[in-house]
Amino acid sequence: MPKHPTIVDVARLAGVSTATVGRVINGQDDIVREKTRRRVLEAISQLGYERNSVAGSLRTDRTCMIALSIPDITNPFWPEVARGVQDTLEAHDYTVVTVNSDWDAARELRYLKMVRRNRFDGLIINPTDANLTDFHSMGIPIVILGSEEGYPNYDSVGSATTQAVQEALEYLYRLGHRRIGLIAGRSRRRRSTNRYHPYVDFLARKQLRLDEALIVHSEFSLQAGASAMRELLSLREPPSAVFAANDIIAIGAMQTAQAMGWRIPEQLSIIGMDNVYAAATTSPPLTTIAKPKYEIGVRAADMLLARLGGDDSPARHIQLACTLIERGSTAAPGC
Amino acid sequence: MPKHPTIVDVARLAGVSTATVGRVINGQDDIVREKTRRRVLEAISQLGYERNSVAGSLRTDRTCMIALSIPDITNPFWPEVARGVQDTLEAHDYTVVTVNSDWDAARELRYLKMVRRNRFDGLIINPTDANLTDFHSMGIPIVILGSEEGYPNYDSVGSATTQAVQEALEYLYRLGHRRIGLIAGRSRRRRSTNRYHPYVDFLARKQLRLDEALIVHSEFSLQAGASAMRELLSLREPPSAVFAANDIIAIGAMQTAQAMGWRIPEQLSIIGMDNVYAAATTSPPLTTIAKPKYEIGVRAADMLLARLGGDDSPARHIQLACTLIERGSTAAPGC
DNA sequence: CATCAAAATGAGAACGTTCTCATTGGAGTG
DNA sequence: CACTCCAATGAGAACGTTCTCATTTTGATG
Repeated sequence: MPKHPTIVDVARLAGVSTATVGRVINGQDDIVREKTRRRVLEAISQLGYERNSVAGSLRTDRTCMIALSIPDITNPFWPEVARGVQDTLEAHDYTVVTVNSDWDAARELRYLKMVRRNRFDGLIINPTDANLTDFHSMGIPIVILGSEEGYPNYDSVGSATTQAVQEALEYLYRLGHRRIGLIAGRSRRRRSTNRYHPYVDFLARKQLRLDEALIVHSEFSLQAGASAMRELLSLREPPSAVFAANDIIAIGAMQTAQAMGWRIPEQLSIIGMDNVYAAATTSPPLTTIAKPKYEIGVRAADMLLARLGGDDSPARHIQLACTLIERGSTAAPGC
Repeated sequence: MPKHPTIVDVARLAGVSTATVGRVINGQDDIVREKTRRRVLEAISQLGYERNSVAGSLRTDRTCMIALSIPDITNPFWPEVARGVQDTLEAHDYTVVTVNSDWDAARELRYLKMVRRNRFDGLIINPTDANLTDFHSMGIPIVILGSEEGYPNYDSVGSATTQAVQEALEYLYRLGHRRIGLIAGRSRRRRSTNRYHPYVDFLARKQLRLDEALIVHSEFSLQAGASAMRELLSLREPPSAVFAANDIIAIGAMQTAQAMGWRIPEQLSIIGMDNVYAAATTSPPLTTIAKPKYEIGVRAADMLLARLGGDDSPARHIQLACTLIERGSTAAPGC
């Protein structure tokens, strides 16, 4: 493979200086004669010249590359978020490097170092453990995916989880359910209050008695959801409906209830959250609260683009509304 | 944010030349005195110096970055492949940029240009339309994901689809099915022969009559699978089992059969291919042929690493074996 | 023609690292 | 001590682009 032609080669062939070639390839047409410009473009075409971004980046201290750090691309929630980020940033000629933290702090820190070493222009991150000091040392714009808790001075985009929980519970209440179980998630970063408190508030508002036995804390997996459901269905007075912290938990819970002989939704209603692909393909299909995954990605990328463009206004925190998706896993009790 | 310290700063503080600093940070400990090395490391620590990969890349003509081009990260098949590539290459200090071709030739070409412009070291690609000329002009090692057809001189990794089809059909045959429908996919790149020919060969081997009405060609979506199943079930003599080109088609087909009142698997058995996440969460769970997605990614990355390491042996084509995953969508006919 | 001002172009330093070849330092030997 | 040899270190060019400031060219005017 022959060496790539450089602007020195182009300049020689076109009979101009490298500064003039630079002006042409960077679109400074207002200060280059049309005749000169044409000579340069002809030389570029003849040589098959293509700009070397590495060299440009060294000079300008801009790589036009950003990193997206998510927990795991194989988790069904994240591909759409990633896709929103990629589409938006690529449309502005940025290149996106996607990395997987696996909820591991040391791994995340290694990625932060990689971002610094490569002089990436920005970072979009669903943090595992990174703290303010880590972020400050990056010296680049950062946008948080998810809750802004702990990062008040950084832009963040998440979903309006409190509103979503209320909506799910209100839906079940309107169907007639009064004894509603909660399979709450266990977040690495937070005390798992984002579904618990809205649940408690809801009960208070409807003047329903809080029964702590109806609340089970669970990891975010099929198996953990299954285990939590077994616990709920072993109660002296099982719930007539269950709201699960996400679809994966809900699917595991639903499959277990069915395996135990419970008819869904006639005997027991189930609602999840996220609207991952598999939620639509269960039987019955899962009623769920859809998080706007792609939109979260798009908005995060928009915010980062604003920062990269020089915006230094105070940090913004966006909570995108979720949508109730009625499918077949919910019905009035005793249907 | 203050300017990043450079090796010039380190050299000054340590009282050595930049060449010595370079030797230390690149691990050439055999030719640097321990005393000198310690002075350099102390200066590095004091200044918080971190290597600038951009500058190093310009000098060495190696970026330690590679691109992975897949059709769409939100398609449930691809995240695991991507994960296999990422894990393997990152373990060797490469950074992976994942891009989505969306089966669009112009888009793919734009990404190839991006790879060249950024001087990436290699490319792993499930091609949409890229041809040999496009690949040759990249001047870097390339590994094909999927069939090697059309790219005999490039390394490739795919799954042994012929063996997989035979295995699925053999399984249905052993269950007692004699009238087996085929919902064949429609590939952009190939004549969709990779499931059709093994199907025909299988029938010949079992001395079963070939009935072309039992073969429907379909796009790779839920809706297309649904439509194909309606066609098969409208036959005068419907099949007792259906083999679908992938899980998404199979799920759409199964849901449609159920909606039409067919009991799965008692009246109709269904097998898919891929073992995507949703296949395990349908009801009944889908019997499928699992493609080793993560392993495909790992092997592709291994091959690329070998090329990056100087291996110039003839191209290799690997077809990884698939695995039958028995779940609840298949049974003996008339069960 | 000469002069002036604005537009067009050129020269070369800068970016931060790596590498090659020259130079220096240190140890061993007579 | 002087000499030799090898290891350790240094000087500076190279990589390919961008940008700043100097120089040249061009067109208008008197």
